[in-house]
Amino acid sequence: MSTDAESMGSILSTGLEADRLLLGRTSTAERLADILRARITEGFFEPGSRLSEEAIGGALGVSRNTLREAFRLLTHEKLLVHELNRGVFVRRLSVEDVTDLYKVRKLVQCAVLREITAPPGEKLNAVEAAVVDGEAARERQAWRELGTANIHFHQALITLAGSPRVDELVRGLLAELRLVFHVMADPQPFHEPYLERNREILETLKTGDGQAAERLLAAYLDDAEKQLVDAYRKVM
Amino acid sequence: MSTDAESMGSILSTGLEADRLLLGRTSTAERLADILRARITEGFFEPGSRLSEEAIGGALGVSRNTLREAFRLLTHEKLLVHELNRGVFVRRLSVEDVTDLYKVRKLVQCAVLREITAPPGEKLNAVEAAVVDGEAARERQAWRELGTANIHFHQALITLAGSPRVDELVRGLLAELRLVFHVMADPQPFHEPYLERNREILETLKTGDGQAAERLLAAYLDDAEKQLVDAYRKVM
DNA sequence: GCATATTTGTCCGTATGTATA
DNA sequence: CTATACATACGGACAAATATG
Repeated sequence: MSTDAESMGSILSTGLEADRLLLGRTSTAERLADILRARITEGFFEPGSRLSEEAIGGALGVSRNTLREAFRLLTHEKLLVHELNRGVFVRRLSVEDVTDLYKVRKLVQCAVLREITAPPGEKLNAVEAAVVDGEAARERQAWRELGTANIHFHQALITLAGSPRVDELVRGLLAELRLVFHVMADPQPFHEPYLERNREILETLKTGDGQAAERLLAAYLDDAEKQLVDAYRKVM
Repeated sequence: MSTDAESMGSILSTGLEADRLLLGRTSTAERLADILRARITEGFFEPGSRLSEEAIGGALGVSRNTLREAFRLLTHEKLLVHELNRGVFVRRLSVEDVTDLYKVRKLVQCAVLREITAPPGEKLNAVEAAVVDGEAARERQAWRELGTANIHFHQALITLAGSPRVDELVRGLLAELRLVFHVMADPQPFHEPYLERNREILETLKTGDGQAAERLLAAYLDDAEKQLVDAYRKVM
């Protein structure tokens, strides 16, 4: 057993105690899920690895019952998979998962853009901010932040639909996709080329031509899928 | 305390014990969720009512810990809402929820049909079956079954996308909508008029004209939304 | 293939905090 | 404000399944 509670605790322990003292607004399980979600999406827990109830519960100072509730939350977010009597594991996506994720993205994200027929005006502020953030990150060669900005771009785009459920759906899809990006060695070629295409989509939307923006996004997602699937096949 | 364990147990107890003896393939929490989900979607637990951990746990003979895991599952399916330190309640949808649900339905379901450019052939078998079931139910004036067939129709339609995630998404949307139907007194006017429109969409799809089918479905969903929202406003 | 150790699944009892009558 | 009911969270226990040697 390599993962003992102490070594893990030193890395995992965040402002949990401070939060608790400050104001325990949410339940312990939810805060636990927040911590674990961050660790998973940043790649600290690698896909396929098992999350031991005892090790993590001990490291974070919570009981097994509480930890299991946090696991349930993340399992329903599709970040963990639960195998009966075997425990929970960080989700490992198949190539089919990736293609399905892009299929849904194209379906939903393109449909949202298509319905735009007039300049959205201030609604594009968040989109613009994400593009600017991405350009700044490229300037600093901060590839991880560039990836984050890229995700924010798509999340901001989707809010144009004005639907809480569509927001949540796409947020989930992107969270799943992050599991794939972290098995890649070099994130740069997966994000950098799309930066100017983000800008192009933004400018097209400003004119109110949703149909043109949709075509741009469709091509964008097709290219991204191809590139990602090719690279993913090699590391699996 | 009106809900005592005994009276509830007599109604709730299903083949739980049999299942357990037969083969405990799934976890207890999942089987519990199955039972509760059925009770909710069939309207036994009314929207807004609280599900007491003690009463239900006692009635079904499971511990509170196990029951809470089942609650978590149903909460993430949006059938229950969890209020911190207050418990779980059967979801009560707002009018905004209903309009949002239809917005997503139009977005996704129409996009699926639009992409069809050739006769789907055997893929329509399940759709055809749902239409036939609905017509048979109307014959018998079995309105509840008609509603079920109607839901099957849309679920079958969506499988044409060939995407597990789209399937799951729409399944969730329809499950949420069922919460609305159960607060209505008479289900007939909400299902019966759409039967022939289902048939019309089916026949159009057989010709491979997805765009025409999409237009039919869009009008269909617009009408259904209007009718449902109008009726829902009155009972809220 | 077998025996053992580990880990999860489930349940219980209890102490604490929170909401409501 | 007090009292009650309830949810939250913990720790311990044992059974069942799995992994390991």
